[in-house]
Amino acid sequence: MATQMTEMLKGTLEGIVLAILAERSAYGYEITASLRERGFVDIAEGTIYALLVRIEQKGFVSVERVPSEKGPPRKVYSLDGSGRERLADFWESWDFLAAHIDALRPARASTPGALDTNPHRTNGENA
Amino acid sequence: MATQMTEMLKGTLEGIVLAILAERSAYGYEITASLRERGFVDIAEGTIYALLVRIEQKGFVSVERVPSEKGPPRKVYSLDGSGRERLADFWESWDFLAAHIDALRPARASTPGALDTNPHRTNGENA
DNA sequence: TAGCGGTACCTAGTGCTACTTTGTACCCGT
DNA sequence: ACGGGTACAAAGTAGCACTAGGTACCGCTA
Repeated sequence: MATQMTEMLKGTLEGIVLAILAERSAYGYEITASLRERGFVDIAEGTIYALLVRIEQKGFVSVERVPSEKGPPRKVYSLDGSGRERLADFWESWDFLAAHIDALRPARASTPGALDTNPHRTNGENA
Repeated sequence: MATQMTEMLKGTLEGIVLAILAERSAYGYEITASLRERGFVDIAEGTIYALLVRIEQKGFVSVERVPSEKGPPRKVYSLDGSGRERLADFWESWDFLAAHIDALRPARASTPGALDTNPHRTNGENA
C-alpha cells in the first residue's frame, strides 16, 4: 500500500468500522466487503479481524454467533452504548484534525471557481 | 491527550510538519511553537524532535546549523525536492481518506441547506 | 553566587496499531 | 477429489506518538 495510508489509518480505522456498525450490525467478512465497496480497497482482511477482537475487548460492541449457510458460523457485531460514545468521540477528534489540517493547505483554492481561469491579472500595487 | 488524537496523528503528523516547512524553513523549537499557535496544543516536544530525525534520515529535508543568541545552536530544517514530493503524496492520501470518511458520516448535513427542512416530498416514480 | 526560568536540543523505553503470512473449517460445483 | 468462495483466527513485523527524563546556554533576581 501507499505507506502513507497505512500509517494514516492508524486510529481512524477503528472509527471507520464503528461508523459502519452504527448503520447496522455486521460480521467480519461482511465488514471487509463493505469497506471495499466504500473505496477502502486495500485494507487487509486480517486487519479487520484483529480490530474486531480489540473493540470487543474494549466493550464497544456485543457479539452474537449466528450459523451460516456457507462456512463457519458468523460473529455478528452490534454497536452498544459505549461504542456509540466512542464513535461520537471519533467524529469529534476527526473534525478537529480535519479542520486544523485543512488550515495548513497552501492558500490557493480556498474559494472555488476563482483561481485557475485567470490568465491576466489587474496587477495593481502588489508587494 | 484524548487517546483518539494520539493514534490519529500517526502518519499525519509528518505531513503536518512538512506542510509547515513548506511555508518556510524552521528549527525544532520554532516548529513546536508554530504547531501550538495553529491549535495543535497537545503535541509533545520530544515527538517533534524524533520526527525531525526521521524525516532527515529519509532525506525529506536538509539541515543547517545556525548559532542562536539564546541557548544552543539551532538546527534549521528546509524542505527539499523529495520532501515536496512526500508532501504532495500526503495531501493526496489525506484527500482520499477525508473524502471516504466523510462519506461514512450519518446522512444528515451532506448538502448544506437542502435536508432537514423537507417535511413533504414529491415522491414521484423513484427506483 | 546561587537559583530560576526560558531557549534549544536529544534519547531510551513503552504501548498501540496496521500489515503480512499462514492456518483452520465449512460448503458447493465440476 | 479438487479448487474456490465463505468465515474466522493468530503469530510475527514495523512504524509511530508519548512519557520521562537529561544536557547545555543564557539573563535575571534574591
